Amino acid sequence: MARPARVSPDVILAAAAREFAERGFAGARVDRIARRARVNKAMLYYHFTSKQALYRTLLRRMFTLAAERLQAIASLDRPPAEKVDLAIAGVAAFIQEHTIFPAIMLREVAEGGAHLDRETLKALAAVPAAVAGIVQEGVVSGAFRAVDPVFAYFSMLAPILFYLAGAPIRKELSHLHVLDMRALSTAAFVQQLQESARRSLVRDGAAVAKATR
Amino acid sequence: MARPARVSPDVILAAAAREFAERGFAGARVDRIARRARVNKAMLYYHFTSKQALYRTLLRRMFTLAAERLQAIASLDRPPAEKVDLAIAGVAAFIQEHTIFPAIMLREVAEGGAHLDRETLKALAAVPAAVAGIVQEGVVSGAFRAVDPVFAYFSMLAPILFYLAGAPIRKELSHLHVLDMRALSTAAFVQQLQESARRSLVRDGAAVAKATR
DNA sequence: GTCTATACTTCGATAGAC
DNA sequence: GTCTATCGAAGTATAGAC
Repeated sequence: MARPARVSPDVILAAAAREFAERGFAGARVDRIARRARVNKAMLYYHFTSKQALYRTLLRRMFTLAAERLQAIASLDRPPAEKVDLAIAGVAAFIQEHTIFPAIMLREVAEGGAHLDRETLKALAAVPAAVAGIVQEGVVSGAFRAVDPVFAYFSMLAPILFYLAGAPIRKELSHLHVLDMRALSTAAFVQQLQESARRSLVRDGAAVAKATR
Repeated sequence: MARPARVSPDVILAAAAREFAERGFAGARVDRIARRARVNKAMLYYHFTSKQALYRTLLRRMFTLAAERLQAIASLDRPPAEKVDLAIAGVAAFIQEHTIFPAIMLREVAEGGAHLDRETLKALAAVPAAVAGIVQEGVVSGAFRAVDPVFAYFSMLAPILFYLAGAPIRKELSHLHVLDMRALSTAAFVQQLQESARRSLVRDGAAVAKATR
């Protein structure tokens, strides 16, 4: 019961997640996914019709999970400013549970969603929709100034995504003594982003420093 | 003189830029690059030793151009707050001149710089270094509060990069009637980002609304 | 410098036994 | 459900004539 199953599909999905995150759809190798999952290729194709189907299944799951978490925050009965804090922290936490998320997200955006079907795109779209909803609520209630919710979405989430996706390259840069950016911890980054979002959104300049702490 | 040359290398680089931006390193096809450049494969390999060499040459160029522009802004004799505005606008302008930049940047970050040599990584690192320098200057002079310059870099540039790289997927989303995020113009986005950065960085809450306008 | 033809390799996918 | 062996397509790179 501790480890429910070494049954294939989930193990394969987990292996695929790492492979796709590291190499992207085109760079991923089915052989490698199978090997990582300790399954042979034929087994993999028994559970998933194609490399593409595997990819889509994976992304749909991840987007759905992320969106659900944000929707849960959005529907809380709390002031919008606090929800924004929670949304930022929530995404950071989600990424720490699903390390592969940022890389996959960056790649899929760069790709223009080329490998995604309607279903999966819908799951993806629920993420910005949830965040924009929170911001919109704050604007309507007068707690926030009149920012565009889509802009707010990008300025809140792109930084964490980028920062966390960039961990490997920052490591590489410091390893080669090109540039050392390791001083900043993830927790500190999240805090600064929350602070920054608050300052950016809140209507009156006062009472900004405190809020949810 | 109007069109200086159909000589190969530059034409090939331009074609490669589009191909790599659209498909990434692994997804790019040498055949396609050659076809797009109206050159045959042998010609391509005559000018560039390999697909990888072509890729590196391209990225080194682009990173260098971007960094130079930011360094020019950094070395201006202006208040840091204004330089921040200029840096944001500068990156936005750079991207509009080099449409392929955001996709390539996102991809390379996701990839952890896997295809880059030391030279190219150095060129890449100059970008955050220049921006962090501007912010650091503001912090030291007391104009900005004590933010981490690396955090500031991410919160200033990740949103534009992500927003502009995401144009194709937003188009796809609205085309499929999944979600329409086309209301926001690039110019408006840049303005909001500048405003947001100002609010986030400036020390005293007052005098934020004005500044460089 | 330019082009055609092709060698060599890798990869996604399947056939078919157990 | 699981595995071995293999097909056929696609892809990078080069040889060699002009």
